[in-house]
Amino acid sequence: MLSIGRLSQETGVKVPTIRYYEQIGLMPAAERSSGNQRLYGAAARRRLSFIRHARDLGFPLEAIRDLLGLSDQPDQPCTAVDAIARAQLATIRSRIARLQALEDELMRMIGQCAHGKIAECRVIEVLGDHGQCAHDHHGTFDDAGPGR
Amino acid sequence: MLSIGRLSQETGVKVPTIRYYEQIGLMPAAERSSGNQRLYGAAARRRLSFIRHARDLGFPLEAIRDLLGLSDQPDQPCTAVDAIARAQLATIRSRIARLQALEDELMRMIGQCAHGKIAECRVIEVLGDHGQCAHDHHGTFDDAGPGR
DNA sequence: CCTTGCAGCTCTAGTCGCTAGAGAGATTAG
DNA sequence: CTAATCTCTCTAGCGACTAGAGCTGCAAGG
Repeated sequence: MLSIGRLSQETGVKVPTIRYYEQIGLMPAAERSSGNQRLYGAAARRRLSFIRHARDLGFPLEAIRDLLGLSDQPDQPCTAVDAIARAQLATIRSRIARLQALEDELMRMIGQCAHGKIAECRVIEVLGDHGQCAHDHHGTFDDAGPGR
Repeated sequence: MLSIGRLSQETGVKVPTIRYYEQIGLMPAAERSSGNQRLYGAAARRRLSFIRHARDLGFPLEAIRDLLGLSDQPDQPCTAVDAIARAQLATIRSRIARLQALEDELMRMIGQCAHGKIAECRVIEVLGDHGQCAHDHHGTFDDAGPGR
């Protein structure tokens, strides 16, 4: 049986994060030692590694909860799994597209700066006047990231 | 003088967000009508448009605070402005790179799925075993987005 | 003049996925 | 046995809002 610190080392998930996952029900409540410390077995380690990996791929915790639920039903067709993964791919792609538009605009803006005084700075000027922009980068979609 | 709702329409910033910006000191405290309602003039509208545009480009509020402070010192050289914009560009670029790595991995994973039963699903399997991945997509940097 | 209904007010709490800190108790190496 | 390190619970904070409760203001129609 592993202590929480050991599990943390083996999976790369920080100790408070493991406790947080337990708190929100993503990890089951751990067994406890006589002194009330959490103990983990192989199943818990597999589950946590799965979560870690899915988080690394940007899946939100709710999607991971669904994936974990599905992986416990090995006889079902994997349509739902596929759908979740495709949705995640679509999210990632739209974020990339949005960020590339921002990259373009920032490069244009920075390229025009003559490094003079702020009064003549193109960066400040462009920020103050959206009409000077090439694209409509108005929040067409959310580019919030999955954190971590 | 504009009401908060009118200002919201003209700038595309939602009413609660305007109040939030005032609360955190990004917008100055607005004048008030006799009935305690906020009133805005042209300067406030310009300032809010600037904020909106910078947010659209993904600048965090703290950077915007700095940019606003700098734009009030028109005689200074624009070195600091340039640095903030370049830092933002670097942030955007690293997010793009990370997201593209995730995109690759997701595509590979989804492409391998034979649409059979969950027991044989490659998606679930790959998520459970990081060894099956092409890249080290372990959180090398933060891909959190600027929201909105 | 009076109602109706939208707009605005303040304040609190929730979102996501953690992270940090306080102050206590458990375990382990020497 | 002691000292150092882990672990425990609990609360609060991050960024950038968003949602809701429960008020008041104000303009237009009858």
